[in-house]
Amino acid sequence: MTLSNTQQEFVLHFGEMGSRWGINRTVGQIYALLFICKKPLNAEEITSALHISRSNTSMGLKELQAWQLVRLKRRPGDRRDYFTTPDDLWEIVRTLVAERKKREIDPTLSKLRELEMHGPTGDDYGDARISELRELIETLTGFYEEMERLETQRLVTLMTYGSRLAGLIDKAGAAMPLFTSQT
Amino acid sequence: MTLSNTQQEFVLHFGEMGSRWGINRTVGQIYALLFICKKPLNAEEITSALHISRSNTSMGLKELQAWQLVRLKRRPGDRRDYFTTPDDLWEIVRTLVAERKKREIDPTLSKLRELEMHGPTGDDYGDARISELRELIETLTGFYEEMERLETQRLVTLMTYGSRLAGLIDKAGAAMPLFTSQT
DNA sequence: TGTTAATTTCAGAAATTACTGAAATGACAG
DNA sequence: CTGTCATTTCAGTAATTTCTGAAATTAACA
Repeated sequence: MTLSNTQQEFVLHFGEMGSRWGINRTVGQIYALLFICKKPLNAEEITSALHISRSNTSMGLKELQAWQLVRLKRRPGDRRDYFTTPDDLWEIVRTLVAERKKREIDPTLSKLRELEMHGPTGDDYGDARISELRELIETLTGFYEEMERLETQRLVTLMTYGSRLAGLIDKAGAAMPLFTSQT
Repeated sequence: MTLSNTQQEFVLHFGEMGSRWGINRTVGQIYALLFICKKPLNAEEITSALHISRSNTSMGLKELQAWQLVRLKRRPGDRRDYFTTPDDLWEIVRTLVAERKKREIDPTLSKLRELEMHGPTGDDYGDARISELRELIETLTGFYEEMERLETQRLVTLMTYGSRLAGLIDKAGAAMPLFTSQT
């Protein structure tokens, strides 16, 4: 595996960004490499393309599998594992958002509920702050769960015509009483 | 500064989560502490509450200021700096999302555009993949920018009634031709 | 079953990131 | 200007994370 200049840059960029995205450089690079390669790659190809150790590749792929970001493919008559990323970019986004929510949001939501369960502490402000935060996260994740339920095509439509949403809320509000109750 | 059990747990949780959120433990703890305290705190109070060094507090506050997540207040006749978080949680969310976008998305968008500028590389699949990715990010950030523009009250309405959005798209689509063009 | 090729694990090394104490800098009051 | 109190900087240390090579494990096939 040899990479063109552009491919190289793309891969290195994802490596650099990895740390900001909460994954490590190698994992970012492996993902980027798989992303731009049409054909599934095996561990040996990844190792040589990125100049990393074979074991590092193995650990990186394991991590990507934990994130559900890569697909494992096998070829008949070949013992090796081959990896790709999904063709559908929206599917990738869905996975990414779902996993980040699972790791970055859900544990905090649980913790906040747990703290509330153990009853008020006497610090009115702090208690209120915590339950406000819990409510806000519930609103956000509730909205996310609705969006997640939409088929991709509708989601894209919604986003593409997002600039008309403000007006839409009001127009719909006028026609549908539900939408006026909070405005 | 002494913390109740609940406060302690809240602060420690944010410390733990910090690493997943791309900030370090101390910064997470400082933020959590300021978040649940009604009164602005000075560096000395933070230092003693969290049992960290004074210089660590200073660096943490600097980081939080860079994220625009804390407000600096001064008291007449007191030389010390006092810090708080905004009362309005939605404002905090806006800041957080804006800053994360700036750090985690924008650099990649620039890089992708730059790679496209340097022209096709001969690898059709890779080129297509990169421009598809750039388009997707543009759609997402475009949508985000529209949402950002909405007043908080409308945003909350939209999210709270999110479950009716799917239907709304279709109903609006029927009434407004714009919304049917892509479905 | 044994042989071979591939993957995974893991202890230690390397690299990176976070934290501290001491010294420097800055800001205000007299 | 000087003294005092507060904040920042920074070099060194500590802690954590990442990476490697060697050994162990797993899987395919004859």
